[in-house]
Amino acid sequence: MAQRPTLEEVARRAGVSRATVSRVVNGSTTVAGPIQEAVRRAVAELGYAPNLAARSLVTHRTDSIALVMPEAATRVFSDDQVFPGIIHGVSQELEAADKQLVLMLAGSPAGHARVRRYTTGRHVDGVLFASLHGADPLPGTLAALGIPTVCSGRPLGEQSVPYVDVDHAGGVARAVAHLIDSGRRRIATIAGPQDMVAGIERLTGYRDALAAAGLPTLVAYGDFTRDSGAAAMRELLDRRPDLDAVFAASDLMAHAALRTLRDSGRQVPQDVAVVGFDDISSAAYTEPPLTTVRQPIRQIGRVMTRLLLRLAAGEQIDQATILPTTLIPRAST
Amino acid sequence: MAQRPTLEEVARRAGVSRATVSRVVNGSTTVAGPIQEAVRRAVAELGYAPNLAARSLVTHRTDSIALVMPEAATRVFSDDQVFPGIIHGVSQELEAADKQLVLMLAGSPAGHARVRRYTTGRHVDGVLFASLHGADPLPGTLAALGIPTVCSGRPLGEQSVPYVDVDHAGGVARAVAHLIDSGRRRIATIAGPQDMVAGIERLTGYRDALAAAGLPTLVAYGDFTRDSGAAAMRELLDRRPDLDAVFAASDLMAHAALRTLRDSGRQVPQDVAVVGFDDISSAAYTEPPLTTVRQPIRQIGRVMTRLLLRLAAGEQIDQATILPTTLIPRAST
DNA sequence: TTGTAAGCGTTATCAT
DNA sequence: ATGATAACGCTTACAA
Repeated sequence: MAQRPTLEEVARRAGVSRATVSRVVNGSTTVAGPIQEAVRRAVAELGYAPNLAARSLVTHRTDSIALVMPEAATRVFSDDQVFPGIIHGVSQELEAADKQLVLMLAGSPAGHARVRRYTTGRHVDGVLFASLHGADPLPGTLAALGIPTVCSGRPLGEQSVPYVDVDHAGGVARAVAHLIDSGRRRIATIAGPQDMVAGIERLTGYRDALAAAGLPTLVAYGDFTRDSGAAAMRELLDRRPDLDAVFAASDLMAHAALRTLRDSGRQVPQDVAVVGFDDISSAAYTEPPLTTVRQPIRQIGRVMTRLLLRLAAGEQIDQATILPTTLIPRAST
Repeated sequence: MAQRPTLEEVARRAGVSRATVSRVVNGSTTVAGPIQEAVRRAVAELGYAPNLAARSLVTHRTDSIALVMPEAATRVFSDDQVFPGIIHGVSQELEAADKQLVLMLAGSPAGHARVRRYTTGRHVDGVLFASLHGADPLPGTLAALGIPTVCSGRPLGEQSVPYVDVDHAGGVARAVAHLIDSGRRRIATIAGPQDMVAGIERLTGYRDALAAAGLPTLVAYGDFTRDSGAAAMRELLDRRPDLDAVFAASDLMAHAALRTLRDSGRQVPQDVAVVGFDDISSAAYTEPPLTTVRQPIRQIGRVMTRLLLRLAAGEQIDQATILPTTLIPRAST
């Protein structure tokens, strides 16, 4: 296996200087036709491909963007579709900008350290965070280093990093209003993890909405997964067998609640109404189909990416961008 | 925002040479204690992080591995879980090796070109392909360039690139045998796309199994998605209203078939038995729970990764690695 | 329009 | 054990 050819060798073969080859490779227009032709031929014959490390060492650009998911792979690729949706949106937008997506999972401390090394090592032109746990200082650190950074979800703690989030409170308020309108009065919630802003804000939304209506609250906690939803639902039924509605902070938990309710002999929606949050694609396929609060997940990814690219281009961007949520009524209420 | 500090500046601050700082940063043991200490302090004070491009320019390593999915993001992040499962497995194994995962979606021609540029540009130490369409020449090209490459699924065409695949034929044979054993005789299939090896082999498996049993075949085509499965199921019912079993080449298509059958007034499994392929996590949650052929998806990712790392380390590896499939009987048969 | 040459920030090979 | 110094492969003033 021959050594990979360099600019030098292409130049020699084409009978020109390295600089000229570089110009042709990078599409400069100031090179004479026949020379361009000769260079291209040499490139093709040698199978030349530029060494990206060498290039970015001088240009200070890498044309790639990191999307960091501070989660174990198990969480990211549950059938939750939230992370995939964000990835999808990001990748669409990056595709349009002809930039490369570098996906980094950072569930473990080692992963977190690796991400830090990679991003601070100038290996990417910017960093996107999809979800944050607790008050992770990394986004703030990167931003302080001058590395363009955008988060999904308001970062907890002191950091002032631009972010994109959805209107959690508004969505929950509409869901609860919908339940109240249909006569429900004993409305429980299966809350999400309280170290994540989505979990926190949805629970706050529930509390505020019930308080405004003068109704009592009933809370059990899950971590957005199906298993945790089933456990929480069982707990709620134990504590309050006569509850007549449940708002789950994720569709996955709502789905498990549906099944748990049925297993307990209750009818949905006759005995208990169920509302989820997310509107993942299988929500329309549950039994019965799930009423839920839709959040425009893919849109989050797209908006984050556009903001990041503008930031990287030196533009000023808003500190917060909030996207709307919508109630999607189906048969579970 | 000050310019990022370089080795040089750290060296000056610590009162040593660049070489010494490099040694400390890279964990060399041949540096005296007090000097190490001084260097570390300078690194911390300056917030120094090595420039990865400069490093890989000389080391010829990047400590990152590309996972290429020649698919549109829509396909990759459907709720299919196959790609996510592979990503998951790969990322687990890469985590153990402390290497960075670079995920590349290459659904469009532009994406494909970007991937080619990136991988041939020595931006990664090796390349994993998760699924291939048609006889994509890229894996062969990379392998010929001496870039460690491993595919998931046997590459079509002339290429001799090492790959990992599952025993499609064996799994399908067991599924069909299971149907025949339970008295089914008019067994249709919803086949996958015929430009992908998984689609091809599962259909071949079905044909072989039915031929061996002396039963007639009935085939409709989908592309592994739910929508295509619903359409294919309707077509099958039109053509053969009295069919008594369906083998779908993916769980998503099987799920849609379940629903389509019910909508047509048929009972599953009384009137029609349904078997899927994949065993995605929601297969246990369909109505009724889906009998399916489990393929060890995450394992595919792990095995591919281990092979790639060995290849990158200069070891010899097998051309083909085939993982077993298992029939998971549930209520749909 | 083309070529020359000076870096870019590391690591690695030598001496010392 | 530490320090010069030469690469690594590319882009980009600047000169011609």
